[in-house]
Amino acid sequence: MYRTHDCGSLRLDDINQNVTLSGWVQKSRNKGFIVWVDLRDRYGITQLIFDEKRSPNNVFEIAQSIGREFVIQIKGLVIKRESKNPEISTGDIEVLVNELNILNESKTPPFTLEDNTDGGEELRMQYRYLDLRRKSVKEKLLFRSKVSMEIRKYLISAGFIDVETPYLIKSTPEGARDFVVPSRMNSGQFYALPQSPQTFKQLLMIGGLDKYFQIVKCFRDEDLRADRQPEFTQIDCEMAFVNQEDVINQFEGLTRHLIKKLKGVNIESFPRMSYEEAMKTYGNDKPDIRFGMLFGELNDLVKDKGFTIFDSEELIAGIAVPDAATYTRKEIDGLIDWVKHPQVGAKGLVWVKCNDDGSYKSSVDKFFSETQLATWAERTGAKIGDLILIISGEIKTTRAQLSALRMELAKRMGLRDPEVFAPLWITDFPLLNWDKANQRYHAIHHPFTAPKQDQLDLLKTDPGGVTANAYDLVLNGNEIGGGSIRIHDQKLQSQIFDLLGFTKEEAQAQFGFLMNAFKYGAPPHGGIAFGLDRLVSILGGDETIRDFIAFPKNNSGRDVMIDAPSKINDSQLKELKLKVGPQKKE
RNA sequence: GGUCUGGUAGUUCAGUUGGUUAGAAUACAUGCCUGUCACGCAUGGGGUCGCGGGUUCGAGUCCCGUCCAGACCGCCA
Repeated sequence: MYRTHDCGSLRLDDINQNVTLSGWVQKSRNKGFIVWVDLRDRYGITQLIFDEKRSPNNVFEIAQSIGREFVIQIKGLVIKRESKNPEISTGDIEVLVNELNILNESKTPPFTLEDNTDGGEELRMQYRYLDLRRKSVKEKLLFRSKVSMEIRKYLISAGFIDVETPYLIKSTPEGARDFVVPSRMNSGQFYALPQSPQTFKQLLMIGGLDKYFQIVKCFRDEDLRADRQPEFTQIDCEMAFVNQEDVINQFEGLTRHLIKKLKGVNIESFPRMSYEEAMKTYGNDKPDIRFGMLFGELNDLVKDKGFTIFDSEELIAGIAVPDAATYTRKEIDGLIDWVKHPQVGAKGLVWVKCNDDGSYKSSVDKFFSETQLATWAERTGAKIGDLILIISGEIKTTRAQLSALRMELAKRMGLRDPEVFAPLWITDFPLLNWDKANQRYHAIHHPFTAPKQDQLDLLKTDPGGVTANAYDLVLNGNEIGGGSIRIHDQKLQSQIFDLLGFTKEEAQAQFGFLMNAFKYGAPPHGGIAFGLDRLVSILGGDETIRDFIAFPKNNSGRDVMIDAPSKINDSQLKELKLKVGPQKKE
């Protein structure tokens, strides 16, 4: 038997017991007459004591030589510590060792396996199996396991059934780039890995399964971000005979349950906001509503007052930065430089200080009176002591820039408290947007999303103005879920494909199986998909998802531990009847 | 495809205006230490300054190119 107890379980009650423990050597402290060893496993740390007088001679000698991360097994007596350590759960006791068995030696790890490791990101990923031994990383995976168990429990008890859908499917040109897999038995042909099980879950509804869920890997061959991996996990759900309200209620329930169960925070009901309102007041379709600084649009207040920059722009909008009127010239210049840097790309910032004495001081005093500035303060909700920052330009870019500034300021001012949870639903997304570059419409959500029932006529006259039965769940400025009511009528689906620029033949070739299924009594249905990695990381107080994934990929989509992707050999290529073209030189 | 930041000891970093033998902390090794728990003290080993080229009497430092990493923009129906 390797152990009678784990390394986190022994207490004062266990004193005088003979125990067997196994684990890794976290650290040894050699005091000459005594060697202490911190023995670690998943459950905790127990201090071992090797004593010159009380331990057998050979055991004491070997104890001097064991290094970090050796795997050892010991037998010994649980004794009370002379000086206790209140920091750890086993801090009242230690185990006086009388048998020591080195199960495996270890090279010195390339970084320290402490809570605050000295290891950098890349090194930790290269030796991820060592990194996982660290408490902070291990706890993130334990947390993920808990979240995923709560989700299963909740959905199963709500009547959902877990169905697996295939990973080797068909490539489609819509949406993200597909990862493709060559088929050996069908040479020259390729499977694609699913970007989501979208069409399959719709087919499950047509199959009469009524309520489906799956915690499932999805794949998108697009560039990565701190919150984006090429393979990621979705909580994929679909329900038959539901409208938008039914889906929202069901999954608001799930989200509320998770926040309550895992964070102990009770959220009564989630606010809702239309896409249009979100864009107007936050410049963004995933607003972080934990803090204010809502946009005030100033067009009617600033036009035709002789300030030509404002006169010529499409949108003039500002935010009130709380208690920032005291910013120095240098600090404001710093903000101006920040909005001008290429990733934000604003041309500049107009600022107004709302001074303590009720006066206003601005960068455009030459053009506007204090009375006029006061109306700006009212519009942006600025109070005495606030600083109004204004950006102008084209509507879309101005909103994006002001939103970036708002988020940056919130970050600098510590307003993005990870222990506060502010979910909200964004509804009434447009169905389509016009893609100038390709001169065609694009589905904003996906091509299976149903337009609002009362807008079917508008599809013919003004497709760009049609609102969709689509909704996103936003948590703390992150899109954690999105879904829609789907089209279940073959004629409507074919009309949408037509609008998206598919020929009849293309639509048939790519989605014929779905349109055909619609002809056999497809029920009304809809659903939602959550990004599990994001959900877990936000609940865990972090916006970087990598540490919540056991083996993540780096910025360039590489697994630096196993060194993937990599070349395949010539015989593999030959079997697949593939030729690889010229590569960039190495 | 692009922007920005970084690459110096096993590791995390400092390195001023271009100027002597490139430093610190930590890790590691050795010794000492009668209760440690970030143990302490002493000693020691450890460097292709990412790579290639250029400027210069002289380059870790300046310039050009390139590779790698991270954040972001585009992209992510």
